[in-house]
Amino acid sequence: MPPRSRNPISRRERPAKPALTRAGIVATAVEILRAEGLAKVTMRRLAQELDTGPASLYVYVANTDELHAAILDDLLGEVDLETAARGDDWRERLVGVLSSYTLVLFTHPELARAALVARPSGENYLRLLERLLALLDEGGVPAAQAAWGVDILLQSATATAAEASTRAQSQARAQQQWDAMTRALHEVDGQAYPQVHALADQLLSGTPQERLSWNFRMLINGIASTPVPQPLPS
Amino acid sequence: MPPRSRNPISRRERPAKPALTRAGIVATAVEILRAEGLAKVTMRRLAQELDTGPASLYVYVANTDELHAAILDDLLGEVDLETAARGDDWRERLVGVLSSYTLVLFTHPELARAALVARPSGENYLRLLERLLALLDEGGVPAAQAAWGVDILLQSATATAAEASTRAQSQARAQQQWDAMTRALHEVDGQAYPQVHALADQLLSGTPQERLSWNFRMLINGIASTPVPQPLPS
DNA sequence: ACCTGAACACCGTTCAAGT
DNA sequence: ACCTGAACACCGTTCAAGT
Repeated sequence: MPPRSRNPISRRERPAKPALTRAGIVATAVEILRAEGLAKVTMRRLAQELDTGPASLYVYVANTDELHAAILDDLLGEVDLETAARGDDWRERLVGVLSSYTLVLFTHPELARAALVARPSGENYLRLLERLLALLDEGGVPAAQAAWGVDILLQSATATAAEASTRAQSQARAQQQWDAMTRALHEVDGQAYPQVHALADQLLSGTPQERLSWNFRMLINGIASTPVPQPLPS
Repeated sequence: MPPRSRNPISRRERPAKPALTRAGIVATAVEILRAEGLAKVTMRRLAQELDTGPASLYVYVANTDELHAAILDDLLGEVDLETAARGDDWRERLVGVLSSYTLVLFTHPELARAALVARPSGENYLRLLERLLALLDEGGVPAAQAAWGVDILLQSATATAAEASTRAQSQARAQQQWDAMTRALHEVDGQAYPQVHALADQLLSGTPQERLSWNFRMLINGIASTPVPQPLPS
């Protein structure tokens, strides 16, 4: 048995309180995230978990947005950069990596929402960026197009995951919303909105997977075929 | 002079309290939005402005997310669906409408953030959808591709505006973030991240306008050239 | 049916004061 | 330099009770 506190009156028994560090704070935040979701990852709750006051956290973290970005950095370690299909076409491998990224964000859609505002810039994000650029390069996509395109690939995947965050909040509410949308589109006035009326079914068609896959392939085609404007020689 | 209250003791003098309606609530919300930003559009503040308690609002609005969607619907009335350039190529007109949509959202980037989660589905949103579909049709884009593509065009524009919401919060913080990103990309280890290292400049190049325009043209190219998967005959 | 006071259960951030 | 108690100024949502 390890020796307990020698002074049981001045210090109550509890697990040794570890020194605060940025890494420790982020690690605890990720724990709360996994156990209870992002909504519970608040400065106050985090402080409580770390056995201190919320003010103490501000020594290591600028604000809540920055905290969220740091959490995402951490989570991005789970993205599968290689994908099962090694021998496949570069496009399919690219879609694979992007799908993995999307799937990781789907486990915490509220975090995707945050990521649109405060982009991560840590190690795992860099690794992802590098991999995407390498695959675009392998496909012969001109570097300038790849550089601009990679941004949009990630933005699109992030936004898709963020859109799922209502659904995550309440299954019932999400169904309601979907029903309302379906009804609205089908009952649209064909005189005033002929296109919407005619395409109502197609606007709602496809499984999420089909649409996500089409989304990525469409983006890759667009990126590969759209030259970046020439900078004016100065 | 209009007659004042006949019973100054039982009812204090104040502008006649209008009956609560959903439209009235949304209109007041938009007023606060324009005057003080979305952060101030809270249920409590809105109730105060309407001279009632917050609980009363829940008769007309399901929750804060739904309120935000309704506000956006309203704001979408400002999107210019025709664009100056009438004679132009359909692509240029399409880019024009999308740019107008983006610009409207740029005036309230926090709302763009909300829009990713609770999509609007009101009159103004329908009008926008109709216009985008009509332009894609004019360009000979197959209907199925247009139907899936229009979603992504709007998503991309919305996400771009949402990304600006940090910047809106604090000019100084935004500059800091940009500097941090620039430094990170330029100081990246060329051995570990050869692509990122080589493309650092290009990843950061271009004005926001140039990138937005390229973004839309790239999406249009992708949408026009990527067939939707055939549904299996059932 | 519509409206509301009051309560429940929280927030982020700052700052002066301590160690 | 690092840490913190306490305060400031708020939140969304629910519910029992009124009209």
